[in-house]
Amino acid sequence: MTLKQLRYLISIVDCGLNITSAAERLYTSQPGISKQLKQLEAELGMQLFTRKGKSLAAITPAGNEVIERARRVLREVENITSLSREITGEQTGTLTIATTHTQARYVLPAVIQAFTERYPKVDLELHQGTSEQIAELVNTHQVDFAIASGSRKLFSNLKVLPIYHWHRIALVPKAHPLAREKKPLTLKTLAGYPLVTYVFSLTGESSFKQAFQAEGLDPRVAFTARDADIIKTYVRMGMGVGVIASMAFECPDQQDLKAIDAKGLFPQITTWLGFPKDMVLRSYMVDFIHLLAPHLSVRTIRAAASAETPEEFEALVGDIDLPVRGGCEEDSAAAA
Amino acid sequence: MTLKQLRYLISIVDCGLNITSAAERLYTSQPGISKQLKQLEAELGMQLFTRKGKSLAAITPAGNEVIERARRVLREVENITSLSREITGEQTGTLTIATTHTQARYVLPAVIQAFTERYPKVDLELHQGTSEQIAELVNTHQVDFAIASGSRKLFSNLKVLPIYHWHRIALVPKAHPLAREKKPLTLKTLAGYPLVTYVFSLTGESSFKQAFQAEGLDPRVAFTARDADIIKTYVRMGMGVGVIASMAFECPDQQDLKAIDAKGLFPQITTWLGFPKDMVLRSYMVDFIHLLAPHLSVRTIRAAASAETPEEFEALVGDIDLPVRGGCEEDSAAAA
DNA sequence: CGCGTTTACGTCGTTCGTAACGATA
DNA sequence: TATCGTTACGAACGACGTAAACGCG
Repeated sequence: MTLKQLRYLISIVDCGLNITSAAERLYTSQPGISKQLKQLEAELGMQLFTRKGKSLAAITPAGNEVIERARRVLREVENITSLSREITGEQTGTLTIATTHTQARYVLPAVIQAFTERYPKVDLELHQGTSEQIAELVNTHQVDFAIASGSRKLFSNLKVLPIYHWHRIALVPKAHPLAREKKPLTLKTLAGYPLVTYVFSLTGESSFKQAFQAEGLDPRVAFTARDADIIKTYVRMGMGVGVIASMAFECPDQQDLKAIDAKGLFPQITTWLGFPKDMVLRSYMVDFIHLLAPHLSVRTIRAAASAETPEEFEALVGDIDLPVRGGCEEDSAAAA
Repeated sequence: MTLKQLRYLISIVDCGLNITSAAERLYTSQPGISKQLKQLEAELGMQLFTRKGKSLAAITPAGNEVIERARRVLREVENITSLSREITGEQTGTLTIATTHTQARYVLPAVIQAFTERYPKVDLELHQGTSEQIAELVNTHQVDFAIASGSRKLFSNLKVLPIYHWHRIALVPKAHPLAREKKPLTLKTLAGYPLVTYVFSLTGESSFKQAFQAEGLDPRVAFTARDADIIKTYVRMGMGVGVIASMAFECPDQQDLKAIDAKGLFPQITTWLGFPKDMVLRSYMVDFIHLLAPHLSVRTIRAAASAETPEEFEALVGDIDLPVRGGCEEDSAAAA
């Protein structure tokens, strides 16, 4: 068994059992891949794939086990090369992040701009998806970082650092009656209008419904969308009152929209960053986290990353005061 | 980087940085090892060892990191070959167990006899040591199974199956006054004699002292030993009352010794078996556990081994009724 | 002078890519 | 017939082992 064989195996799997494209991806010849696969199967004394004629049809159950282990092997080999690059001071490598639309659109741009200036040689890759997709990506080590909000259950294998708190805001056109309302917003008032918010099964969706149900209210959700941009568009069209994340309200939105703080109405939500337990944290990765969460010192991040037990980890990050993020603070912006 | 290079690296480390003996252990030439090590260091761009003249003097800090990762790589490669052997139905391999004297001497012999009959081609290796040594061995994956009693804290990374309960017995020569005592034994009575028991910092030692302290007693411990055989010898010499594990009293001992149940006086102790979370459990390993702990069905063991979360694991093994093991039950033996 | 490592060198096995062939839809 | 995998073959590289040199205690 050689690392090459394992690499070829994984590449075949990742190319959908197509040996030819695996060969292309690896910049080598197709017969070479075929041969190595055969040798691996011969050495293990078992079929890793079922054949249909000459083509690979499916992965055998045993094959799946082997593939899973092979991925771990390659991951650790990756870790070794990461280590060596780190120690020799090379600031090259990749940083792959899976996150939600809200983070990618409203929070990360500033961070990423600063990061790419500091580390021009690091390749940055951004994946966007639902919590489930993000969990899948990071749990299978296809990405380095997951940045998301709400339920940590999907990410129980990871080391998770808290980044900031946010809350919800209600969004109405400037001409809307709520925009002139002086009294603080209540859930009951909100339930009197059709609502436009994030699709359920996304971050924090359950707390949205639960807040209303706790007061015996059953609001009409006129429309749901994956991201705040779409919600804003429909709010502008008068479809209803938007309920979005505080970070998603930006200064230009003030021209025709008004954001109404809904901080007390729904539970506060934490955005966190997670990464696999055994991943080697390159220094640029630590810096990325620090850029995203300045309240976490580089030293704290390093210490948390090398913590062995959950208790040790909690002691480091458990009682850090998190900043609360809103997008464009209307009052302060108006005062300026 | 190749698997060969990593294997050579680990072998060098395990041979105390002696390349020549590493070569012998690997049945290859010494210059070959040297060359591969150089290549690895060149590829990683760093020194893994500090040199003293031409010899290797010490492992660099970075080298330690690499070595740790390399071990993981090789471990997973081992797992792949284990899998393949398992699937092709070969009943060959090794089973390495680290345990205490009590288990090795009084519990395992019967199990191992049955096991070697069933699996003559499996190489069995038994390591004996203190709890700390056992923890070290299994945590560094130098052994497959740890079998021990008492504190699980040292073994928090492992999957741990409960095997049986045991308790302590007091041991006196037949001529001793306690041997004729009709009333049940008390701690106070016990504290009236010099005691002979296991050395402290061994399994269950703290609960021994604590039991006396809870009643404000401070017994004189005349002598401590690593194992029950030695304790028996000194009990026979009249050095004091022995306090040993219930399994350690065997029928032949009845000729000149009397065992007095001390079940209520000290807390009950559980013996358990632990193995690394990510280890491939060969079927002979499962059978071994079943032989040792017949109350755990093969199915239960398999399910527990593949449990992903601690909760899932606990649900399987949490509320199983464990047998209580004594060695030679005097009463029943006398009746027979 | 012995122990251990490195250097030098010849041999052998393996891998790799090209090219031709075979099977499948 | 197009796509995909296998077989065949020659060239090149790399690993291995022997033998000799080097450094250190």
